[in-house]
Amino acid sequence: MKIATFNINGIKARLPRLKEWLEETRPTVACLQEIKSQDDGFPGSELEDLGYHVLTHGQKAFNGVAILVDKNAGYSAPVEVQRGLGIDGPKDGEGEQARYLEIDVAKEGERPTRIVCIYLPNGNPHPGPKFDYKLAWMEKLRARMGEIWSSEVPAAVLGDFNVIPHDDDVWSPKAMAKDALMQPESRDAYFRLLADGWTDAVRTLNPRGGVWTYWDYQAGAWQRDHGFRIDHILLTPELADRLEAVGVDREHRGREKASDHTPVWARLRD
DNA sequence: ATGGTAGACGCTCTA
Repeated sequence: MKIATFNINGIKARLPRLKEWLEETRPTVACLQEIKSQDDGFPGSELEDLGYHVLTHGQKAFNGVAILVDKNAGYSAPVEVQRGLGIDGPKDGEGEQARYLEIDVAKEGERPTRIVCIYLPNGNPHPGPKFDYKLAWMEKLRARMGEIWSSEVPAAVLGDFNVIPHDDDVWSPKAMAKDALMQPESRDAYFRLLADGWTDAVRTLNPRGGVWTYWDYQAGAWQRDHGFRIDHILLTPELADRLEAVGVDREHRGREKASDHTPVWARLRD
């Protein structure tokens, strides 16, 4: 089973790139973030035609997550477990933002795997209400991940965490020092998840860092390789034991009309 | 201190 996460930065602008990535790399499960679309505006049928079950949790203009599951690999339609974490956005009265989708996937008659797709708040500028929202969201996430852990279902949490865990996960810690993505409070909240027992799949197989998953559109960041790692895959022990390989589809960042993130994937022994 | 780019939307916000 190959699980993947990809912040596509807008489905309307990215559909051709997304389709070619699915066809070329064929993930079993793909967690998408920043679809920037409402559910009824999402081109689900185009992805169904590629052989994927499609489940979306969208909103107008911003945020939004979706999960794709490969029908051709024999998987049944995903069963939704939870949509949203139950936390309002930082502005008064705006309600909850679309950042969390949790499902079970399984082949017919087999034991399910829990898949959680997240788009964690960016948190800039720091300090401020958006940063406070980020930390509150991470606390809610930790509580929910604790419940999943306790239920002992094999689980993976994938997505754009908007956290640079270590100084070797960024091209220049100095240049990014004031950014919400690498504040000590952001990192500590992330490390608490690992202390709870979750395995950072990419880090485990690349312990010395130097792996980027995001390059800003601005200031020639891609051309200068000024990137960092914020898209993560966290695994419960059973899935961590089955971890075979991880990868970043870096080449896709250099294509025409690319997202500013690259896909990240992990292959688990069946 | 600023600007650099991209996406969705609608005369601006988010990243």
